[in-house]
Amino acid sequence: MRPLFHPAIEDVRPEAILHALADPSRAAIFAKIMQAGCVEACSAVSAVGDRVIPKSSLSNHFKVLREAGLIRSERHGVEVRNHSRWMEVEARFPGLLAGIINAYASDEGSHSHAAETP
Amino acid sequence: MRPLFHPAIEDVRPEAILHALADPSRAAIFAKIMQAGCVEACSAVSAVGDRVIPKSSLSNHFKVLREAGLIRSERHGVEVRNHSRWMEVEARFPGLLAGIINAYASDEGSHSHAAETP
DNA sequence: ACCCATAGTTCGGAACTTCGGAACTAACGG
DNA sequence: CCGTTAGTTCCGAAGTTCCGAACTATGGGT
Repeated sequence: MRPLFHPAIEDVRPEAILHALADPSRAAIFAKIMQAGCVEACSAVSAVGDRVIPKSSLSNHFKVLREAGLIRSERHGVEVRNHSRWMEVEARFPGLLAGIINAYASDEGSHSHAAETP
Repeated sequence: MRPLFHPAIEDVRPEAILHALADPSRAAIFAKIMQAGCVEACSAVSAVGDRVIPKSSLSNHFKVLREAGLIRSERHGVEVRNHSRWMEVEARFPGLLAGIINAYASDEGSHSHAAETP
């Protein structure tokens, strides 16, 4: 099995980050990895919101996040642990991730999933 | 001709903004509109960098930016004037656009077109 | 040592998106 | 009215994404 390629932080491109986080599922996965003490196994994210994500799609989502430079994945026995690269990315593109994560967070609050004030 | 639909600022979604700006051409167009006194005709942007953009692609890029809520387009005689909606978007998603535009700006500086320090 | 279960990856085809040339429409000037 | 300029629409080719099925890798149990 191939040894999980990660770009150097200098090679990380803004368009790759935006493309990766333009998908709400991936943005939610990334937010979860950051909040969950910066480590998360792939299988810990089997659904986003109420939507179940198939394994193959999930594998691809992690790959996109990894190759965008947003997470670092290490095989640890049978599972893969994912660390956010927040600090590196923050040093290279200050304010970018905070702006994006806050935007999704404030958007989630603004339209509830069910009816809220009928 | 259809009267150019613009979403209300409450209906603007983060994923649409990220998707719109994940394309470097569109990000450059948007940055240009903001810097150019917040008004810019479509035809003023015939190329991005050294790459010529066909009219139909350009028309589509403006449509994507418009429908993401990033710009406001008004027909003015034979041409269309585009205003950035920076302030509205900033009020809804603070720091988002600044983070993105800065990321692209700092990325442009970091990799010179020719070799620089051999 | 072997097999099984678990965790993730790869393959491949259907559905969707993007790109761009050609043809089109709309407004204005002469 | 015709020509020009500015932008839109159409449509086919090329590319991307999604997800089920088949596959590989690792570790535990017996």
